Amino acid sequence: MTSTKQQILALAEQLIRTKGYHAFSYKDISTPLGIKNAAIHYHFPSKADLGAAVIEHNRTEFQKASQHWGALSPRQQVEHFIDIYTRSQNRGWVCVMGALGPAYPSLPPTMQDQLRLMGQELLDWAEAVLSKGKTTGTLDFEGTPQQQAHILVNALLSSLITSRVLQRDYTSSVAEGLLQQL
Amino acid sequence: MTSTKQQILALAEQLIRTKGYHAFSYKDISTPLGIKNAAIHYHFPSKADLGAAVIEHNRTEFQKASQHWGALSPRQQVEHFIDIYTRSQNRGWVCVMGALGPAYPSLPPTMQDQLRLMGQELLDWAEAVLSKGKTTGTLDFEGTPQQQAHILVNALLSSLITSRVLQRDYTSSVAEGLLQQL
DNA sequence: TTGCAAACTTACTCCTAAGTAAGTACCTTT
DNA sequence: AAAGGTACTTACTTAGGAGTAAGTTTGCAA
Repeated sequence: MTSTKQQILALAEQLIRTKGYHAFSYKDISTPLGIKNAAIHYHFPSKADLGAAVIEHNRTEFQKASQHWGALSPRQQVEHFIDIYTRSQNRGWVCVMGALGPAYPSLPPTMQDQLRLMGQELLDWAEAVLSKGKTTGTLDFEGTPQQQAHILVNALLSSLITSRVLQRDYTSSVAEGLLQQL
Repeated sequence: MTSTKQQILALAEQLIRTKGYHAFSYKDISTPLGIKNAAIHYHFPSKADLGAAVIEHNRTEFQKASQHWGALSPRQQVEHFIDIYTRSQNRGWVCVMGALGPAYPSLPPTMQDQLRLMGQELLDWAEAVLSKGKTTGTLDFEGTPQQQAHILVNALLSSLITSRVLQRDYTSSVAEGLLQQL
């Protein structure tokens, strides 16, 4: 019993994360859902609104999920974080940052803002968890938590991209390597 | 005394690496160069041909450059490699893999083939150099040369993307961190 | 039952995109 | 001087994209 609006959002996310923002059209959404293009415009007046909503939805989903792990150990939280990417890998999707970041200058301003927020939130979260792990002694790694946060997020982002191009799963081994570093 | 064809190619590369393949049009090339759209079609019959030529050109440029470094020490070769990315960072460009990889499924087959070749060549080169450095003892790092090659290429690729989104230079610090690991 | 708002569809407009066919200017070769 | 190829321009077609205005159905509320 998912609403049309939710279905549009879910399909738009899939399309963005497989083909990219500029490569999908309203028809790619309306036809599979059995609706008309104008129905999409009813819920999301412009394509920019739809794109921004996809990012925002992704942000809140991550916020909910990470809040849910909040009580776990830093290592377990990192494992859950990595799991998001291995599940993406299994579906053949790249992450939202990876899908939209390269096209950043060609995105509508509202999407740029959302994307910047998302990137900041991911890095802040990673840094906080790694920092806590280091001070409490449950995690051990070289460099600052900030540096390690960049490594973590960036390695996962790009492993999804290279996996796609080279047509094999690099994410699993990257995930393994990352956890070994901690 | 650069030919029109070379100018088209250079501008197409810039556009792909700043806006992405699907976000630029022939007008973005013809207007700045003071030519007509049909002139582009004369040199590159279809947009797919142009896109594939950009990747191929980039591949041969890298082949020439890396051949040029061939006699240097592994560490120096890696430094030259990293320098490619820091120069991209300074121009606000992402790398070709980073620009096109996320949109891979939406690219024409000829471009997919070229991109896959490029990715393979980059990783093969990096693995070979790191491997030589490890066996000759001039480089020292954790894990296999293959694993480290993935880290090297992926970290640089994604640092260009996140730098773009978060609007600051992450590439320099990533480059520094990578060299320290070796 | 009448009224009204939500969630659409119908039927368009307008624009931009890639691509093409035919013509033109110029340069080189014979 | 004639012929032919290279490198374009002119003028067009065709397709597809986002977006909109006006109408339709359905369910709920007064």
